[in-house]
Amino acid sequence: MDKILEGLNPEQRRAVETLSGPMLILAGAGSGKTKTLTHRVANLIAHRVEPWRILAVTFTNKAAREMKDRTLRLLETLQTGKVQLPYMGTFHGIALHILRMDGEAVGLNKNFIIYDADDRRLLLKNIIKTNGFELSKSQYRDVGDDISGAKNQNISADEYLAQATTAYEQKVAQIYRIYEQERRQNGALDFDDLLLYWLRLLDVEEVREKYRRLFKHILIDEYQDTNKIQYQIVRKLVNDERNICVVGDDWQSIYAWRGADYQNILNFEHDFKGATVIKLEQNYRSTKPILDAANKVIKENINRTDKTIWTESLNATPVEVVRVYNQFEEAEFVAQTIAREVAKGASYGEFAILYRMNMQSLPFEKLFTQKQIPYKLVGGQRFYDRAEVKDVIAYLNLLVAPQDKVSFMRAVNVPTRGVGERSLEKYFAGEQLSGKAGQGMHEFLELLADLRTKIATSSPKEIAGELVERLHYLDYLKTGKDERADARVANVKAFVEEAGEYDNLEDFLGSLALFASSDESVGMSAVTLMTMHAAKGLEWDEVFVVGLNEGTFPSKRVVMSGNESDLEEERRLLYVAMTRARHKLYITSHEKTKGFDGSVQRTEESRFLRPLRQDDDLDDLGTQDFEQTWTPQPVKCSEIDDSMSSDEVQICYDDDYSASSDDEIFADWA
DNA sequence: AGGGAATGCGTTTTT
DNA sequence: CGCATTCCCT
Repeated sequence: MDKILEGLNPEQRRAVETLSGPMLILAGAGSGKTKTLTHRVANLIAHRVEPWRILAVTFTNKAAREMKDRTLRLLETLQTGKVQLPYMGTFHGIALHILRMDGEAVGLNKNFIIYDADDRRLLLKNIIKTNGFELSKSQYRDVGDDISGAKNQNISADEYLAQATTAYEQKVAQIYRIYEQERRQNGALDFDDLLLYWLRLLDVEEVREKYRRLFKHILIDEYQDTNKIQYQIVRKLVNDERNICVVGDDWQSIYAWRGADYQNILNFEHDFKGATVIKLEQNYRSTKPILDAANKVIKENINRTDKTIWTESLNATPVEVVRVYNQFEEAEFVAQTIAREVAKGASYGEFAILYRMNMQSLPFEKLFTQKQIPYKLVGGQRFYDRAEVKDVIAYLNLLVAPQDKVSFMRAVNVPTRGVGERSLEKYFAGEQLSGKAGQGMHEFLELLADLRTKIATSSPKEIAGELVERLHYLDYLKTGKDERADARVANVKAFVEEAGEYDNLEDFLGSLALFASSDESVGMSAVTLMTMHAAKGLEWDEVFVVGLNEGTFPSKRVVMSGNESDLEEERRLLYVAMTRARHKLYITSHEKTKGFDGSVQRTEESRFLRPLRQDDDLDDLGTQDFEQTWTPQPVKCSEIDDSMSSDEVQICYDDDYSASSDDEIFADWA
């Protein structure tokens, strides 16, 4: 018992000791949230709550894994014998599990497959094409997100149509309806459906009562990121004992664009009267300069709760705000700073570079490769999204869900079987195929039918292996003139190996779809490159937050729309990024950005940095000589600001420029 | 049907 | 630049 409370501060301790009734934990950045949660779970188990009666929900697989690991470790120090973990996972993962068990109550086939964003896009594309919807490029791009947005608010196609005002919205409503119809026919659920069907399942009384009886304690992490559906699920799941504990921080709400509503956390006390409210405000992660700077940034937001995040870690180096010439220099600055620290004994794994958009990783990747700085890129394309892997997945999907048209279209002509677009149309129209196409289709169907008989008796690895074998898929990949053929072959082999981790095909496919690119991990010590969104919940000794330019961060869309709440969300994102740093934080921006077309554009420093600068400094920095370039050695920073109230922020810029043309400056990385 | 060249366009963030 | 889509030729 003592061990469970060991090393906790009074607030954390109260959160761990108070086990019954609703509880709201407002946990500031770095305030020991995960520690508190894991200790609370351990305490519940110590109080004889059976682990399987505890439901713990997180937002990312990574967070779920961490909570599992840490809870497991803690439990192992407390008890002997086999340790059993609570029911832990992401909303989507838990939904999948529950729907596989009880989905039939809402008309789901047991063998449903899951569409990822890519599958959804293909189906939509097909619908738009065959039904002749006319959409502009940008509309075409937005349809998927708009439908997803509607689903996340529990708005059906009919309801969407009823409230549609523009011609575009009416089209979306129609596409939405057809999409739902075909998706159902294909035996698939998309990400949003996992939540929607879970909610519907909880409308079935017997099922709802079953789960309300089962889960005696519910814990929800990152509650500020719950959307409407998730909120409704939680409301339905909580039983009369009201043992619901939610943890979150409205300052770190960064998923409104995905339907998250941080009002959910602000309304908690209203929704669950008499809730115990605990505020964790002591930060154990970052130094004072970092926290002060982050606080200065977030204070600009009007729409937020008030709180005081503080730390005992006082003496430390100031935050550096650095303005350089262009993206290449920005990378150069980061690379040199890291190299210098590594020379002093730091390891690469202690550094992270955080940016707004995945695309911004490019200059860093190029330079790091050149300078042989080990790095791991997190995000962007997932392993399972590589074309060669997706093709194999399409086949496996077809074994489980023969009626899925999306996978069918994807797989039928890989490798080339003479079944092109025309033949496919004929086939779907029920016509007989002749010649090469007929032969090819026959082989294809034969193979599927044959492998399907083996699902019950063979492991996923055996099935995937046999599939690849019989397709002569690896040979097919090698015959192309693709210089990446070797990598593709390796990917397919790795994929087959991966299947060995599962003992049933449905589970394997389900987990593939829910796997995020940010879940891929690299063991070695390397600099981490990722988006600020992906960085939530993580921490490093030294963090570089890069690309603090108007139009990049805040993003172009937000700047153009001028939407105040979107702007505040971006500012919260910067707050999240800054508070990832333990000892040292660098924030960089660049004067000029090179576009795709080769044009070089002047970029203003992000408005978010204003509170970090003295008022009159802006002019100084805005009027530097842009025809000068940064000389890569040494990094020279001059402190402009010696009149600040504290020494938490050091404004740096480089005044060691030498003349050079834009072409030369960009030549290295273009 | 399918390869290859030409074109054109891109900028959020993710379970 | 790099990718995705389209067009044109075999």
